[in-house]
Amino acid sequence: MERKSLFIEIILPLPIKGTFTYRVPYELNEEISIGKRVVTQFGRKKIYSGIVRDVHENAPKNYTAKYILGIIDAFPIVEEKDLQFWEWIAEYYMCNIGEVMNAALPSGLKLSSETQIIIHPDYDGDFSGLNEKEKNIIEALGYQKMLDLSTIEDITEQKKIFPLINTMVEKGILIIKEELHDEYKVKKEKFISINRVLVEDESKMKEVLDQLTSRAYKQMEIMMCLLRDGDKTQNYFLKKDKLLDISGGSSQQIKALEEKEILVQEEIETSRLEKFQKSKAIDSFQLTELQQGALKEVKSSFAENKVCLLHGITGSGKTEIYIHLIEEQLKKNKQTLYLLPEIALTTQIINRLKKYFGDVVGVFHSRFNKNERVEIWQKVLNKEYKIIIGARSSLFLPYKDLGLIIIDEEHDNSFKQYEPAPRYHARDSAIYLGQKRKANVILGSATPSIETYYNATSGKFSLVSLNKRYGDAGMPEILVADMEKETKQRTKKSHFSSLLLKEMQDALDNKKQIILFQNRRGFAPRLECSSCHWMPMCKHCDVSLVYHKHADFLKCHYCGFSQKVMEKCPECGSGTLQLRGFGTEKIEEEIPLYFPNAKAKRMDLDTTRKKTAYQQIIQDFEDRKIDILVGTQMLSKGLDFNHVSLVGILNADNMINYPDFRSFERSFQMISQVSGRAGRREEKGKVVIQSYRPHHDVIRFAIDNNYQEMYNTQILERRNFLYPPFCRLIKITLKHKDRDVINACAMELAIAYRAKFGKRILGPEYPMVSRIRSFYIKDILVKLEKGISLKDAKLHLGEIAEKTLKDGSFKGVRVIFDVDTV
DNA sequence: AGCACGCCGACT
DNA sequence: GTCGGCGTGCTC
Repeated sequence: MERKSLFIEIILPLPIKGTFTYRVPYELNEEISIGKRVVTQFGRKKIYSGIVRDVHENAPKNYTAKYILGIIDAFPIVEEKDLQFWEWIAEYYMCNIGEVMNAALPSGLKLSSETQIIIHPDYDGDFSGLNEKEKNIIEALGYQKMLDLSTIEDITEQKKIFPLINTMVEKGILIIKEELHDEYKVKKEKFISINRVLVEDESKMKEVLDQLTSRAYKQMEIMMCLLRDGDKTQNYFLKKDKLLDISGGSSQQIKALEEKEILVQEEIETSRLEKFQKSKAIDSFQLTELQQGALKEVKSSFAENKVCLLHGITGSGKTEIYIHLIEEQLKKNKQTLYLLPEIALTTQIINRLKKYFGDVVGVFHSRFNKNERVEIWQKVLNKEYKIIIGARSSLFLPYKDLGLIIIDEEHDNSFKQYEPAPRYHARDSAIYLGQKRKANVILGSATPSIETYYNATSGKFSLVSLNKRYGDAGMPEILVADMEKETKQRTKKSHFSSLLLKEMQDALDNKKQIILFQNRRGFAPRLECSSCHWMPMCKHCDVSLVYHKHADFLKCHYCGFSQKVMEKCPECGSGTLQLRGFGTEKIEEEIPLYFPNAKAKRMDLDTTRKKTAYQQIIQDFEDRKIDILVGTQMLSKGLDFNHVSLVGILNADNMINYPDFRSFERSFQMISQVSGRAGRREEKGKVVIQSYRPHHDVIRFAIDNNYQEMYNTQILERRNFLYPPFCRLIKITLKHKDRDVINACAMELAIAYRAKFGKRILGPEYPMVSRIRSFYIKDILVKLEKGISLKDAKLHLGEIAEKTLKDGSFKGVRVIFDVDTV
């Protein structure tokens, strides 16, 4: 029979262009197919797992392809359509396919190799001529036949170990080896059962038990526990940990029983993922008439294969509509993807869906470790999960039969990934994916993004509105504290207006809870010199350091650099450093001054770094152990509290004044979002906005809850000044360690771009933070009006940049393209 | 991304 | 004299 020479194109999880061609050994010809992982040697040392993109018979002309080392999967882990999606992302967002693979595959599915050191088989054990460290290494290799580099670092107590190892390799003592290891480990648990022979023979069992009673009483107790609690249908099968726990016995005792062939131990593969029971209490609910109408509209929009925007104010019951739509997909045996911003993926919403749909619901977000992610991947792949609730990266899970994509909180800009590449927008990518996989797409928001609302009103998407609050709960009353006036009249106390203080007192008197928002960490506490106003800055970044009170040190929020607080101002040498600005920490601290009996707690990145800390605070607040919760935006998403009657926005201005064409829209969204936390059902809540510009349009529109007006003014501005949705924005970021190089380079690139794109090029400009980790940064912005070929434009942008950067003086300048920057 | 190859400063 | 710094270019 003819033996075909097969070659494959593989994607490697590296930021390099294109795919790589490898050769398939004949014996694997039958097994090879697109979407499987293969093990490959890449370069001289590294071993990677790559994904087969293509199988063909064309031998490369300019080089001889290496053979692949093996095939990992019996079945493909991604299919053709997934790979096409990856390719679309790579092309649209101007990055390499390997970078998409990196984002798409859980790290547990990417094998990696690690350098290992072993003793040369011919080494005779001669210690002469070796120094202390070399002897130590050999000694350690006597115990463990293989050592990795970090262990050797520990043994030798030095950082640079390569010279040492290299000389030992040259002397023929050691060998360097690349050891490949599977990142994913199946979780196994030990189970104990009673030997079948005994279970089936009562008299023998009795004999054994009698013997144990007289000779080994503890072992007898273990047996009794097993007989009582073990699964009687499976030879009294019980988890070993549980048995140890209830019997108070030890592993040795169980082992002794095993040796006597009384007990049998086995290891069983188990899932790391929580099992969920469908709650019988909630199996159906009635939609209101309005909701039914909306549902009908959504369905007819789906019938036309249109993306549907569900514009529903907070509390109007969008989730119930989603649940109905998901149920329909379940009936058709299709999968649903429910995308949410990471921050909104709280236990509240997850529990609700899990209770409703049971264990066909899978959750996917960054708080899962790599083993858990692999298990979720596998359960999507084999369709065990019908519903996936997840953050943006769940877009890449291996759906087999996707019928519906829900993108809730559609306007949230955290759907856009910025670092690292691929810099994709999950909402826009989901719309592409929906088309590709013939799945319906529904976008939901109380405050849709201007772009989406434009699409929905111009006919590209369909628009369904749901503008009544569920159960007729009223919208909260929004009050504005005029900070200018309060400052003049001296009624303001520190960061609190008299209005806010009064409302807080009222709420506390009524035994209600309060949430205070301190948006953005830009207002984190800083130190400032009392005499010369100098501020401690980061030495690697162009930002001031943030003061962390609990540990009394200064920290850079961009690069993580930290240092101790200096005694005296190093600039003028005389002044002392004083606290300035106000973060959540400062607010939390001030509350007891005004409300000595109230329990206040703060929630921000610092207090919630630990996985459970976040949940604990939420739980305590729900249990009313906390009266006043001070927090950042993270409190405004995906959480509902029943006893909150007042929400305070401490500083609305720093958002409104942010120098960005989206700041108006964002401020409106933020105020609306936050207001939604005040008052539930029949009780009307209150919101107090503190601002120095109380008559600003955005505050007016928010008070009137007038999305339409807000949209009208914004769309006009966007049209006049040519901003999205009337153009596309591509941001080109240049980075270099030298300020002069970056300036010259950015200028020259902008000139080259202008020659091609004319006035569509803005900049170069320093971004808000102009230096991060010792790299100076400059941005060039490209505005591409509708009708211009995006594909061509991107091609030119790439080519011109490449040509300009070839100039010798610009060596080392890094370029980043950010398509549809937010 | 990693890693090898290659050309210039402070040290056994 | 060498070790080792990181600049540049390649990886199928």
